[in-house]
This record gives sequence, C-alpha cells and structure tokens, in this order.
Amino acid sequence: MRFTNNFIPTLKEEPSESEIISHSLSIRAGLIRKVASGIYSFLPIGFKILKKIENIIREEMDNAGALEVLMPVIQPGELWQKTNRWYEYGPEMFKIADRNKRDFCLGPTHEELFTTIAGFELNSYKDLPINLYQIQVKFRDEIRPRYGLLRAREFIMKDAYSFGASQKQLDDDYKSMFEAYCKIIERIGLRYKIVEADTGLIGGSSSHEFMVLAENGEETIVYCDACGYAANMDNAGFEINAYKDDNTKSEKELIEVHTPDIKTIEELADFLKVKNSSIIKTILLKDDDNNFYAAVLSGERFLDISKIEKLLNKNLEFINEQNNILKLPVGFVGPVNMDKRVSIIADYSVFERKDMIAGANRENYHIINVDSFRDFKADNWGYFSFPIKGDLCPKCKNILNFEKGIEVGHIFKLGTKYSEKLNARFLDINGNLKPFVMGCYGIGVTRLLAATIEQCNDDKGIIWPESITPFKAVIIVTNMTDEKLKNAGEEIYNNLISSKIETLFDDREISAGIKFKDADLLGIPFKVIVGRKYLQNDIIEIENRSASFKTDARFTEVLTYLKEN
RNA sequence: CGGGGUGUAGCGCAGCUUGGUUUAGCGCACCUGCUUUGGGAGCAGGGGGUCGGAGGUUCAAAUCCUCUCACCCCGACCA
Repeated sequence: MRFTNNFIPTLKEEPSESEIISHSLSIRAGLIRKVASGIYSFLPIGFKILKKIENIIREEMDNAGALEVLMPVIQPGELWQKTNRWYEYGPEMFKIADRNKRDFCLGPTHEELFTTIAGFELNSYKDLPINLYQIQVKFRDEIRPRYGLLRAREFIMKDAYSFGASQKQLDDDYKSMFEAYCKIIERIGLRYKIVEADTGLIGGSSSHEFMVLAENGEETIVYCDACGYAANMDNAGFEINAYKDDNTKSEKELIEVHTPDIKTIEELADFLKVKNSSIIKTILLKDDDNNFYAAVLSGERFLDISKIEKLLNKNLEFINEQNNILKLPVGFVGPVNMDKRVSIIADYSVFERKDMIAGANRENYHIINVDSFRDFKADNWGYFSFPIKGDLCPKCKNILNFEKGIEVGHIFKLGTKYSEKLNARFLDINGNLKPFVMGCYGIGVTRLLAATIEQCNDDKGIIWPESITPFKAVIIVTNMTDEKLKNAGEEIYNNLISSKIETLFDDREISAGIKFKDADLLGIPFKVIVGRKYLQNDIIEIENRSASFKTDARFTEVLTYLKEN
C-alpha cells in the first residue's frame, strides 16, 4: 500500500478527550475517530487490524467445530420480554420502536435469538451438540462510556452459543471454547490470566473471564504464582497473613486522646505517628429497616460491603449526614462502648489484636490501647475486606500477587435457563422433550484491539505484535525527490508485495523525520530505510520497532530478511 | 442519577473577569511558490471559524443573563 493512496490521518498532538494510552494512540495513529460518546468509526488501518483479529478468532472457532452465522442487530422486544430481560437489562439496552410502535432493541447480546432458532430447528438429540457463533456489532448504552474502544456503546463482539443434550456435552463444549480462547489470545500474543467469575445478569453456573494484563485495566486480578490460582478482586479468596498478636491480653489501659477534627485514617496515622494497620477502621452501615451496623477492620484494608450484605442477606448503605438517624459521631466511632443499637461486624484483620487505636464514640476523641479480645464483643466475625498485598493464597498459602487487567473474553455455562424460558427443546433418546443445555462464549473484538495497544506501546506509539499488525514493514525513502532513492524504494516495494509481504510504502514527498515518527506511531514492526547509506554504499537499513536495533542489508537481502524475521 | 468542568477553524488552545480598541487571534494541519529532505524543516504568500444552539439585556455580546444540547472528569473510603 502506498501512503499517498491511503487514508492515515495521524495526529501529532494528544487528543484532549483521551484518558488512557490505547484511546489516545488509536486516535493519533488514525485507526478510529469518534462519532458520538462511546461510538467510533474505523478508518482503513483500524479496520484492517480489526479484520486480522476477527480472522484469528474465526479460525480458532472453526477449528473448535463452531459454525459461523449472522444474526440481526435489531431484535423484537417480545423475545426479550419472554426471558424478562427486557426489564432486567434496564436502561443499558438501546430500545427502539418501529413505525407501528412495536418494541425492538439493538442487541446487547444474542441469547434469545440463538436459543429461539435452535428451538425451532434442532429437534433431536441426534442434531446435538452444536455450537453457533457470529461476529457482530453489539449495543449497550453504558452509564458512562469511556476509555475509547474499551468501554464503548457500540462495539464488535464474537459471541457463540452451544446447545447440548446433556451436561456432559455442555462440559465438552465449554472446555473446547476455553481452549480456543486461550489459543486466540496466545496467537495475538498477549499476556493474560484466566479468572473464575461471577455469572451476573446472564446467569448460569460456571464462568471464566479472560483478562489481558495491562496497567490501566479496570479490574484487579489476584493470583498465585505457586499454584496458578487467579480471581477478580471482588471474587478472590485469601487468608490474612499478618498481625495476630500473642494471645495474652493487653497490659495497657484504655486511654482517650484528644484528636481535634481528625477523622480519616490517614490523618490519624499521621497525627499519632502510627501505621494505618494499627488503627481500627469503623464503617457505619444501615439496612433498609434502619438497623445500624459497624463494620470493623484493620486500618489499611478496604471494606467489601457485598460480603456483609451476603452474610446478613440485606441491602446496606453507608451512613452519611443525611441518614445518620442515630446521630453517631462519624469520624470518631469505634467498637469500644459502641451504641447498643449498632451491631458490630468484625473482620478477621482485627482478630486478637491489641494496642490498637479506635474512635472513642465521642466527637474529637480516639481511644488507644484497644484489645480486640478484651474491649469489645463483635456480633459476627468474618472476612469482609478485599485482599491486599501480603495476603496469602486460599489454596496453597503462598503470597498473592496483584495485577490490573482488561476483560476481553467471558465464557459461561448457562444450563437450561434460556432454553426453558424460550421453550427450546429437543427429543432425547427416550422420546422425552428436554431443554437444551447451553453455554455462551463472548470475546470482544474491538476491545481486543484496544487491549493490545494498551499492552503493546511505548512513548513513541504502538508496537504491534506480528499477528495483527496492519503492515509487516514500512519503506521509508528519506528523499522522494532523489531519483536513485525513489527508484530503489519502488523496486523494493514491488519485490515485497509480490512476495505477499504486507508493506506500506511511505512515498510522501515530505521530510524524513515525519516518516520516522509516523512509522513509530503506527507501530509497524520493520522500517526499511532507503536513504543516505544507499546513496553512499547501496546499503538499505532495516530497523526493528520493538527492539529498535538496525541491520544493514544489501538490496537483494531485504526480502530474505523480512521473510525470515 | 448526583457533583464538577468544557464547548471559539480539521486538531490543540488564548480571548470572556472589567461588553466597544478583533473585519475574532495563536500553534499545528491544509493550499501555492521557492529552498529543503535521517527523527514532526525554512522563507514568502494564502484558504478556512461568526465564537455549540435558542432566547434575552444593551446603542453595541465570543464576552453579561436564562434556557437548551453535546462532550469530558469524579462519585463508600467522612470509617
């Protein structure tokens, strides 16, 4: 491809809207342009990359025996009303009406449609199992679209749905999808982790998320190098590996200290010159019936309110100025001498600890030398915080690691949830009508594009992995007005493309610096430089983007080099 | 949704507080010519916006007021 025949609007300056590297680079490299919040156009280079990702996915899906189909974007509301998701999905679903005011939606996912078609057309256990997939646009009216392609409202996803006659067939399909997803991400060449996940709105039993590791990931992954355990932060098991004091009681008496206007853990730790972990953090909560709870945990930890909600089986909210009907001195509350109307829910991070600091339940006072065994009694003990650095693997007790990730794939065992609701059944070997045992498997195509940039970049731009790079090489002729250089560039270009090496020929009559900068920004793996050295000694330079090393080559060696690397 | 912020040329921004001195300005990009051509060139000339939209105040509005739309950021961490 010649640069002058292409449409690659690169930008020197940072777009003001972008918050994250992949967003900025995908705009600057001319891959995408925004149309509206969370809605993007793909320009030629972006689209080219997209197709490469799609092809890898398509090949691996086909290898796994899945069959490609194409379902409509627009789906009848009636179908979604049958599964009740018309209401459950809420405002996140783009709903539209036709001229006769019939309800439709722009599909956020396709369980209803796939299940319906399977219900019509697959009648016998002999037809099963079968796995159908499509690569299609999806719509989700996100509360807050952001990070460019990472959280868009219109995006491309590959979604697959398997229909089995038995749990065994589902298990097999699930396994083969699991493996296909690993291959897809590995072929693209990304570092990733697989975590067990909640099934959420889609429902079902087993579920795994495929997380591409990246600093700006929205999820924190907790994992163990020793045994391979991995989970999302909010789903992670862990054991506390710290501060259980010896089990004698504290010798020291409780003393109130004056802490004027010091309400936060940070301020208190600073004021008393102690670590956050020596402070008892007390968070006030209330349920819908106005029962109050005090969650008590070690000062450096963060409360996971959903764990307490699960324990109590109630919805909880934090106490603020408006709902503090007990008029507790927020900022100075603590478990010692707590108001009797408040239940104490204690985290094991403060179990059997002494000489701690807590709120005194009196404005502008804290209390020191608190012994969690001696000085208060909890109504419940449990694990109510998120894991932090230093905590141990729940399986093998090694130290846990933490890394940020981007969810690019998610697979579920749905079971019969949809097939029952949509009456999608087949006849089994005994002539009984049975609902399909289903699985569904999604992988974000546009999100993979963004995740790849997020993982593969430096301060100069994108660094494409070979698997999905838009071009393998870019020919930079430093001076297009020089006939010798120009002709050499043309000839190399012809050689490379006739050998099917995807090549961008930067034939613009502009200064060389711009070409170098654009090549780096675009992330093309190899630069073939025809310039000064060629004029002097007929030497072509080949520069590698990721390692930024240069190799000298003879004219005829360029093709061989690129074929071999 | 709640809170905050921003809309001025394709992109990035200044001007707005204290209305008139701006036929609205700067950098990049773009066009023409010449010179350049190894890490975002130089000189000269040039095109492009009516200041998100609507309404209002005023002799006069990018600037003040009202409404509206769009976009961006933040949202338990007061324990």
